[in-house]
Amino acid sequence: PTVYNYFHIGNARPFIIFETLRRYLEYRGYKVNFVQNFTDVDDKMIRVAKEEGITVGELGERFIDEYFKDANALHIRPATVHPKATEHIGDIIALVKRLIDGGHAYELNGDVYFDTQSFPDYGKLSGQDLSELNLGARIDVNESKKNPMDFALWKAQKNDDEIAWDSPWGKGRPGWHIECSAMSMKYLGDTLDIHGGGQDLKFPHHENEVAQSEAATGKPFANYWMHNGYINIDNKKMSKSAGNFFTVRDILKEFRGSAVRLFMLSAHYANPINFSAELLAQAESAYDRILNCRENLQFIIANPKDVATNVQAAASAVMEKFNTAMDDDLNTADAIGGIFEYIKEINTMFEHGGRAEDAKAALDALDTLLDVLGIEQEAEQAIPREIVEMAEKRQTARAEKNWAEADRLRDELNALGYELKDTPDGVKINRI
RNA sequence: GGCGCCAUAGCCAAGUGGUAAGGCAGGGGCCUGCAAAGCCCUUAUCCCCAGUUCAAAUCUGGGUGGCGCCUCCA
Repeated sequence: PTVYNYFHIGNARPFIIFETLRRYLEYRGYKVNFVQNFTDVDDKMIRVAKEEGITVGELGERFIDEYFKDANALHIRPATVHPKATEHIGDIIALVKRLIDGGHAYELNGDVYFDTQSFPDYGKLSGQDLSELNLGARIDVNESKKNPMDFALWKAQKNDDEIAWDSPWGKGRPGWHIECSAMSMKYLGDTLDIHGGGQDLKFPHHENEVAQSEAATGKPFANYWMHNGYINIDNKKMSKSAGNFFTVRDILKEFRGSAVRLFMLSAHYANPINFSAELLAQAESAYDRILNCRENLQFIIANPKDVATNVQAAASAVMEKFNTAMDDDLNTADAIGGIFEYIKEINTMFEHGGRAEDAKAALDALDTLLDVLGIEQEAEQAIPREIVEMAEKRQTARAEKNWAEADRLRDELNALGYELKDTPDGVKINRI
């Protein structure tokens, strides 16, 4: 993340997807070294800090904090390492120097550029043919560079009050692409197993990372690339610059974190998905179905009956289906489909109750898989004693067939935020 | 201009050669004092055309429609 603002739901997609990948790999017994870096100095950081009248450092600190708050609400666990660009200036300078010494970069008035001509494979990741690119499509070409495709590794300080570090090329700051190469190679070695990121970064950002890193080390930079699709609003890419974005902070005021995750993971990570309140509402309903199943199982654990069930077969079937789907390029949508099939099976199996140990086994299997997806029951609070007492009074009224009084109490509990469900084995009380 | 992605039921979405998972919404039923939850039944031939094949949503070609990237946007 570039930490100059709250992150939006489009930014959240890779966070959730790659964190889910990490969870899955760990669940399958891998030890994962997961690195997610913060870009805490760049043009936008500098601009926003100036607008707010604070330093770039203060801005970064603030939104790194905010990042972790929202991430936590989405059940995104911290990575193994969260390096910050500003804390790795030395590593970045060393890498730039190495590229200059190797003949892959050159200095120009305090700036340092990567020499794309020196790296014949430039374009291999994104399938671009350099001669066919529409140069200057978005940004004016700097005419003094050796080649228009050359990109900045180090940017000279423009004004005295602009944040800068000393370097062999004078005061300046790192370019965006080189930060990522320097930090990922520092914590993951010359060749990473998997590199994730948004499709919009494939060219030029990931392409440049490959060029810088491979030019420096002569080794492959990443064995696998995973590019997530965008989140669209009305079929148009969500972006801060376009202004058509929703922050996670705002979305979480209305929707639960697990529902947001369910929404994200219900489609394959590489496909574009649309975002709308209606679609999140659908995910909320689906999430409720999961919670109802859990709740029913918990009720059976507390109120068991000697009814035979075949949990073992269902549990191993769903585990196998889940793993197969996830092994196939992280097909979370198919995996979730399997979970819902399991839920139906369990619901049917326990329709008339069951043994506590069976319900426990069924619940454990479900929770194991939900945990891999980061779909967790949001924190639950105990039902207050007076609420339980009111529910008991209602049960008495029901036993006396005093339906008016029973319904009155139910309405009252409803108004207090509690929902009742009558079953042959007792009443369930839930917060709404 | 170059590179790439997408098109499956009212909505969302898996499935990439053997005759369409799952979720949401809707309709009917069972259960319930009434509800809620749950269960059962019910709603598609996969954008169009042509081709390959015993067999195609799935492969090939051609269309149509939509989206993205082409120097710091996940």
